[in-house]
Amino acid sequence: MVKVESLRPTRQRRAVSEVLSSITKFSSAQEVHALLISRGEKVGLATVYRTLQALAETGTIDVLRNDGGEALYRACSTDHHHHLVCTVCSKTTEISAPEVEIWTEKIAREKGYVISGHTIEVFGVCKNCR
Amino acid sequence: MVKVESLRPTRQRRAVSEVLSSITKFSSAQEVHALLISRGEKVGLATVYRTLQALAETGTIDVLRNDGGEALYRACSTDHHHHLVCTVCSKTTEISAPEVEIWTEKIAREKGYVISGHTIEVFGVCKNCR
DNA sequence: AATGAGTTTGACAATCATTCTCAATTAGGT
DNA sequence: ACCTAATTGAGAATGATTGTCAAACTCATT
Repeated sequence: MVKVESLRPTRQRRAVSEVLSSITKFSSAQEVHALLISRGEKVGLATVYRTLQALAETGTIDVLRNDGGEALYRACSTDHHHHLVCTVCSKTTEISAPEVEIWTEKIAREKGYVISGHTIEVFGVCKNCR
Repeated sequence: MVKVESLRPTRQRRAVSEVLSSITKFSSAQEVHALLISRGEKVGLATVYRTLQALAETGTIDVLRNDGGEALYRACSTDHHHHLVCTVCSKTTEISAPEVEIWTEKIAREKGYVISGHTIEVFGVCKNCR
């Protein structure tokens, strides 16, 4: 149902996907690139940026911004969810909550808005890092 | 209880505060600077950045990032709240919901996290823009 | 296996928001 | 008016991200 555009499965794109599925924390394009290099993969930085963006656009991976405004990416489940991120080790846990989705709808309607989306991220310290 | 550091009420800082209280949409440092200039105020861009950051740090104004990663600022009420932002005109309405705060606490506890904060922004189209 | 048209790549230049530098200016207390 | 620390601003510097474009690659087709 997705993947309308042609996206060729090149060596580079496969490499990026593999790295992404091997990490559970949100990582910047630069970090992903560094990881690829350290694994011996030859992939250009620009290509990593392009691939990450393309994957994010199709909804294959998730994006969020850190405090500095950098884009961070992570492979996630495809259904709607949000994130619980450890502020120490960046470990990320997916969370979902129908009640919150309902709340956003309700409040938007009350204020006269037609909702188009929302972002919810929860930050804290995970068990291991305490 | 706040304002530990000395923050002198200079002409520039006053000007920035005034502009902020005259707009209801989240604006970038560049936009705030442009507004100041158009009002005939002589304020350096670096100063606008510094002032905006300082105000954000003390919690006097709110910050969020747009899709491009730019920091956007807005004068808000001081109590805890979230935002309902119009994707067309950027008009922003403050919203709050104790039930959601409770939910974030609960889910974090369930997953073994000690919560430290969260971000919730809801996007949609406001009445006027429909 | 060779061909050809459209994709993709990568090295490097270009952008652009944001931060840094530091000498000159200013605020507040004495 | 004077002193000292805080503040400002013009321009340089930074750093993530994007643009450029010729060379390399994919895939469907001979």
